[in-house]
Amino acid sequence: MLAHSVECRVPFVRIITPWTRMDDIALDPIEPPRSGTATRSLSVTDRIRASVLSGDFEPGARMHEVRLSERLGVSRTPIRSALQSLASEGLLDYAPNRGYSVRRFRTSEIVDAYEIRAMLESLAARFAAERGLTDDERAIIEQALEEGDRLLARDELGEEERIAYGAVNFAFHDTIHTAARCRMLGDMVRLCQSVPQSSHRNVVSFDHMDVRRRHDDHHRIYDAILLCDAYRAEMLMREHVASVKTGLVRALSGRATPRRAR
Amino acid sequence: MLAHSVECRVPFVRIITPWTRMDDIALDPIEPPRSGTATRSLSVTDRIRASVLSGDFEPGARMHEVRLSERLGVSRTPIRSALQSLASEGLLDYAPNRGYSVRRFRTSEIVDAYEIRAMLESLAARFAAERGLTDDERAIIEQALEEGDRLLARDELGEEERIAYGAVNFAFHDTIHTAARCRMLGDMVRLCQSVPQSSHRNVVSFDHMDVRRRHDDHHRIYDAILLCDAYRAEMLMREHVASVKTGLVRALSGRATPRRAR
DNA sequence: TCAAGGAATTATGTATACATTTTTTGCTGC
DNA sequence: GCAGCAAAAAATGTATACATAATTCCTTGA
Repeated sequence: MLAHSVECRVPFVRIITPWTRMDDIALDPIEPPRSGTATRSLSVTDRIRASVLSGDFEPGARMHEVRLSERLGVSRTPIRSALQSLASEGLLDYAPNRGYSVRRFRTSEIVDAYEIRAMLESLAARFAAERGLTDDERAIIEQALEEGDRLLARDELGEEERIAYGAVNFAFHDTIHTAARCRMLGDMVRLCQSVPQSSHRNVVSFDHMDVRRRHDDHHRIYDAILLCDAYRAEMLMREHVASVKTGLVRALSGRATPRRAR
Repeated sequence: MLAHSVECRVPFVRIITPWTRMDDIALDPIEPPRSGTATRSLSVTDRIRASVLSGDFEPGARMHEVRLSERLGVSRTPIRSALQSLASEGLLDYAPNRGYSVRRFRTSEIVDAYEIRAMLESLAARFAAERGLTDDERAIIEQALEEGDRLLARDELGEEERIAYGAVNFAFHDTIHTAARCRMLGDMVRLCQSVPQSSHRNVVSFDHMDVRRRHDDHHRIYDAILLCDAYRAEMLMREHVASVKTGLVRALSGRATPRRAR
């Protein structure tokens, strides 16, 4: 009854640890085999990724290929492909002949991910300042800034408006990643963001003052980029992302955002 | 006779571009089916990666699954697995139903990779300074520094000694990545390094003065880490890696390293 | 001659059978 | 009861056959 597993990545190192039992109650509806939607492998990848990110699986749980293939109603082939993709995204661990398991993310790893993002996004901001924005990119960012101003004008945000501001925030950052003209950078930022939702996405500060301050950061960052002030764009973005990390750490340690004049 | 392909990544965007014909003369000896060596998929992955990195395939060349499986003497299954791995490493492009092709790296992308590495490795140095080194790590770095001192004592380096110094250099950086205690960071640095060898690995400055200077950087970085001077460790490492980029750019633009007193 | 369309070919995507390894089970002996 | 071992079970790895999509090639028409 005592099973074993190895914590392992692609260049594998063997450290024996016990498997966490997979509550395979994690039910996923079957995959409609309708055509036109790219490949089954990609659909299955998205499905399993969403499932893992939303915390349907226990960290350390083994991803049995046959069970998943039964649940999703496809053969093992697309399942294996999907699991491999998710492992290379860092969401799963893989050990040769032992299969895939849900990666266990320590809180410190989630915090570190923000630290890495701060470095990467600050570089993206610098590149954007150095390389300039297209008209389209300027338009998108300006619209995002205006929309944000509008949303944050009121004193409090409802659920719907928070979602709307999330979209605004995404558009701002995403456009800068695009403007950096560097595929590798974009890929890596994406890696930083694909970290299990369990603890932080819900936790991250929605304190109204914090949101307003971060939106003001956006304005300054955009100004710096427009003026080709690469140094300032970099520093502002680094601080901007790092502040999210600080908010996260504070939330995790159970302390509320301290009140202060703004 | 006019074939087409799509430049594409995993979240795919379709931009039609012509295939480059694959000179499938790129001969790879077959795969010995001996057991014990992990899985065939992993062996094949290493084989194809090495082949691509060493420039055996034309950029843009299509990676035909059947031809590769014939060349390597395995079925399509491990080939597909390997190609998927290499695509997620960024070495290949993938388009659904169109297959894999060798990614075309612009010079600017290779230069940018150094810029990214500078950010990531500087963060690693900071983490190492903040989090401290184990006795083993200190020992490895100190040995690397001594060995480097010894090798660089003479006025010129032979082929063998350059390889030896390469190992020393690797040990230094690798140990710092380990000391950063951040798997995601290590993974990303590895991504930065897996960029085709074609132009730069051979080109990167082996000017003796440059090597000596970079080795001196190592000493200073180690000092900063030992003293837990996170800020200085970060800045020194950032400049250290950035200087390699500068050397690369200079080499690519055909200018020699300017002489100057040291 | 060239463009357009459609079969034929070829390639990739998926399912499945088999091989190999791992894990479990259960027996033996102490 | 438990350590140790062997057989059984189950999981992953690989090969192969078939399904489906993309590409090629050939025919047809202007």
